[in-house]
Amino acid sequence: MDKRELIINAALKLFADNGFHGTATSRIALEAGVANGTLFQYFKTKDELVISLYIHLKDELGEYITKHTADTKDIKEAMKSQILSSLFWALDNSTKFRFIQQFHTSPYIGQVEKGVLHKQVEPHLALIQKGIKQGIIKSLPADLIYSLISNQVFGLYQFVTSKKLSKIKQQETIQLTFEMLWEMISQKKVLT
Amino acid sequence: MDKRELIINAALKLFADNGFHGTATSRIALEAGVANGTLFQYFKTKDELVISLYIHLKDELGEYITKHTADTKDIKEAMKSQILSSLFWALDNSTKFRFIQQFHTSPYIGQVEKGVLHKQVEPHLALIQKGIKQGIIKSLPADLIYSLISNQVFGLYQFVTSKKLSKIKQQETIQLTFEMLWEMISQKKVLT
DNA sequence: TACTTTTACGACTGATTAGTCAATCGCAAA
DNA sequence: TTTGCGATTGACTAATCAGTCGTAAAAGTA
Repeated sequence: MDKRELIINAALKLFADNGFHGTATSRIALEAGVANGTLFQYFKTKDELVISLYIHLKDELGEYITKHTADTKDIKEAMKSQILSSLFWALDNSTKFRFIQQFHTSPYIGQVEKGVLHKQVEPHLALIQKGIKQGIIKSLPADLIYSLISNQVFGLYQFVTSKKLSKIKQQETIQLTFEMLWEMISQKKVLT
Repeated sequence: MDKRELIINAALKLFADNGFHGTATSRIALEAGVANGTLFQYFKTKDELVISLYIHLKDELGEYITKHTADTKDIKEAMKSQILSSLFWALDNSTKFRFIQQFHTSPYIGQVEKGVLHKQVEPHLALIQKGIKQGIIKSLPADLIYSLISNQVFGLYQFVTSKKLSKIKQQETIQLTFEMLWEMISQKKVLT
């Protein structure tokens, strides 16, 4: 494994457990098994490490979702696989997900370029827009719906991890909660 | 204003803007207009300051909700006023709310006594339980529903503050989103 | 006033921090 | 074998950190 990756892995774990400022660069280097100075060869500053780690993880999550999204014309099915795969990724990568959550509510978020942020949510917004145009999803601002969905994922993650549910119970809860979410955002058909 | 309050106000602002570890105690003292040592007369350690500030703010929010909750037997109305008043408090006290959000996803949360945490959510869980017993709210774990609701509040707060909506538009969005939430968690009556 | 107690001060300390840099290493090309 | 060079090292620094403590002002008491 190359040094850059060693540093990233060590940083991720320590940041998630102790917070950004609560983690010294020297401890990251120690955990990674590299010298102090090596860290600063790969990342000019600590801030750059934190921020590029965030972008890296979001990209990873994005790729995972894309890969596991059913290739279907059915908006509900597409959205379901996007949401469920986010959750499975989060449950399988709890350290990474905890890092993202922490970063997201931290002042660091303001240091990420708007363009990068936008590029990452764009595919999700596009799907919502499509659903709205087809009259399947409620006619509301797409980013409001996106915000509600992603926070629903956070909430469900919170619940599932705080209780120690069996895999089966977990699955059931996730499925059920998606149906509830869909009920909330979908446009009810008017009977004619 | 007494020194303790001056320290708390300064700490709140700096923590919300720069994070917990990103804020030096010396800067808090400076901003509060008290001496370095004075801070440690009121709070034994920095951690104690952070944690008691969190508990203090959650209590404040709790009191606000209680005060502004309609005294009604109608579960939906009661829940609506609880949720809307949380949101209004958050919008009127964005620094405090941002602090709470940050704390909530930080490793500090593990340092808060379970009992304190439980006491603060208990009234909300009780209302949900009541709704479930009356067959008004879906028969699911109360803390799952609570988690979904509070994250919905976070999401809506996020949306409303990122867009610069007029007060009227804000109100409309909040009302509408509550109705969607209610649609999601309420038990549909079976027609007979 | 004279005494005690409480509150506040800010210089100070030892530890820790992010980041630097001159020296060294490993290795490929000559 | 020798030379050249990017990658790596870890001792080092200047700054900053949380927390202490002796002193002094302020407040309370009689």
